[in-house]
Amino acid sequence: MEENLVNGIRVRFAPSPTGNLHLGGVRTALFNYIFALKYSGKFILRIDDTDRVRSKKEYEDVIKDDLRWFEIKWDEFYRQSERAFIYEKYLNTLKENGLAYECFCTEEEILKSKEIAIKSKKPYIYNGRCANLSSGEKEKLSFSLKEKGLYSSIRLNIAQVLRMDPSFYSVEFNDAVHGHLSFNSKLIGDFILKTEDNRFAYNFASIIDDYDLGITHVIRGEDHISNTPKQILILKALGKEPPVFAHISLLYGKDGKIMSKRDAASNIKYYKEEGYLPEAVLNYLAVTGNTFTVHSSKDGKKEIFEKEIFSNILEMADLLDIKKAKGSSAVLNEDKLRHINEKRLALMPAEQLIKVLTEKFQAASILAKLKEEYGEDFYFEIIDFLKNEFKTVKEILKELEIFFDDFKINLSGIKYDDGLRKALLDSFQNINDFNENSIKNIIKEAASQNSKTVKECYETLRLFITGRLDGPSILKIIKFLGKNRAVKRLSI
RNA sequence: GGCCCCAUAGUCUAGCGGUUAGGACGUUGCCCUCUCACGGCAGUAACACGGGUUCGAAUCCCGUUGGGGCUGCCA
Repeated sequence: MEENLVNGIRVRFAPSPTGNLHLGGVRTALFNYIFALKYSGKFILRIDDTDRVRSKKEYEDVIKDDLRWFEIKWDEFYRQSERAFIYEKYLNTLKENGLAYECFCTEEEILKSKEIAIKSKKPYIYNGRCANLSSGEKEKLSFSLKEKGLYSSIRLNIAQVLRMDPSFYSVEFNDAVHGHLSFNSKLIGDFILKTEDNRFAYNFASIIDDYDLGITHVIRGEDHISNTPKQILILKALGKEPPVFAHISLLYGKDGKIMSKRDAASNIKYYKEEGYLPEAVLNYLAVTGNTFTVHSSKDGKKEIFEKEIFSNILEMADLLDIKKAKGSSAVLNEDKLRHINEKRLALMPAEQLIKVLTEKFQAASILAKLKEEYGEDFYFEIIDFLKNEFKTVKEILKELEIFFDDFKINLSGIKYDDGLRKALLDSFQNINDFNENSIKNIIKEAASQNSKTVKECYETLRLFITGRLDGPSILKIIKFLGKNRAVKRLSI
């Protein structure tokens, strides 16, 4: 693949706006995007909305918003619904050259002959009835179709294509991930280019666009493998050369079932709500069903290791090798996503995290409040502290609440040692130098003076400061809160 | 039914004829520790099955099984 990358690389992501973007779709978009990044190519977003009934503008908007959330930026944008004249043009050339023909068969007829074929254990191939009709017959069939309120469709004439170039008896191509693939075109049958309701069929519109838009590499899900020979045949009929194909594996849901646009856990919204960083999701998506290897040498010895956590998307792009993508499908593992999110969170500088929190998680107001109450220095320190303690931004945002004066602690029904509380309060009031060490010492003193364990002191303290018995270092939290807030919470 | 893709632990993977089958997530135990998490250490768990080829197979070939896709108009 590397050899022919001298000229401009052009890739595309072509979702249909018939539902929300799901993780599998994001993964396909991502591979295209980083492929373009790696080779300084163009990434094109094309909305495949040939299905006018199911396609909705709102879904197109959701797809765009989601891609923006992930910062997957497209260089060019197209809608298939606006490009029908182009498909029409190519279809006419096919017709003029006798490579496409009008078909008057009804669904009933097709289904029936398919059923017969299956029953007799023979491959179903369209019988080509309409390939060689006289104009009189056409008129007659057309008339009877119209009487039923139906229209004719257009098929590719494969026999004619083969006559043009007999080598295409076997359609072969080198898939960048699957290697050499070959299909017998005799078994494909004359397939539909334009439907009876006057729409361009997917296989036609898609490959015409890929050609017309100058796409050099088609990176898509492996569910399209069987469509590829058809698309190649269309191009061949037009005398054009096909792009390079790379069929990446599909991502399955946690239940091992194929991802559905209706499945909550495959919807991007879920990951936003759970507080996963967009780049962590991309990082996860990139390493599942795929391997990034780094070659290094230590003491003259060559070492290879698999890279799993990236610091940014450029690094991912740089290390991408589409040939390393697995041909087998992968199952979503949210624990691993969580793990990657945690790592990426820790790696991220506080300033950058603040930017992400503001832009991607609507946290602007709470951050502004924090900054105002704690001052610039503590503001960054607190964020820096929390990002190392939690796995998701949801958890961070939740923890942020304890830093504010209006944080309510509900201790009703919870047992605590009130004497110890008073003792701690007393000690706290008398601290002059308020820092981690002095707080630590005070706790020790309080423990010995009240014949309690240090652990009990910490627990009581934690309970009155945060309302919980677990969480990040209570010493650090108290340091950030400061003497006044700490005393106030102990004074309840 | 036909054609095609795929097959290493619960999950994601390394491996490309000779390895104690490596790593990651999870999980278990221990250490660290005010708790949770992090981190450190240790453990757990896999070549779907059956034939070949070969001195030798996770690795190459064939078959079976299983999962998936396409096959009339979803993309």
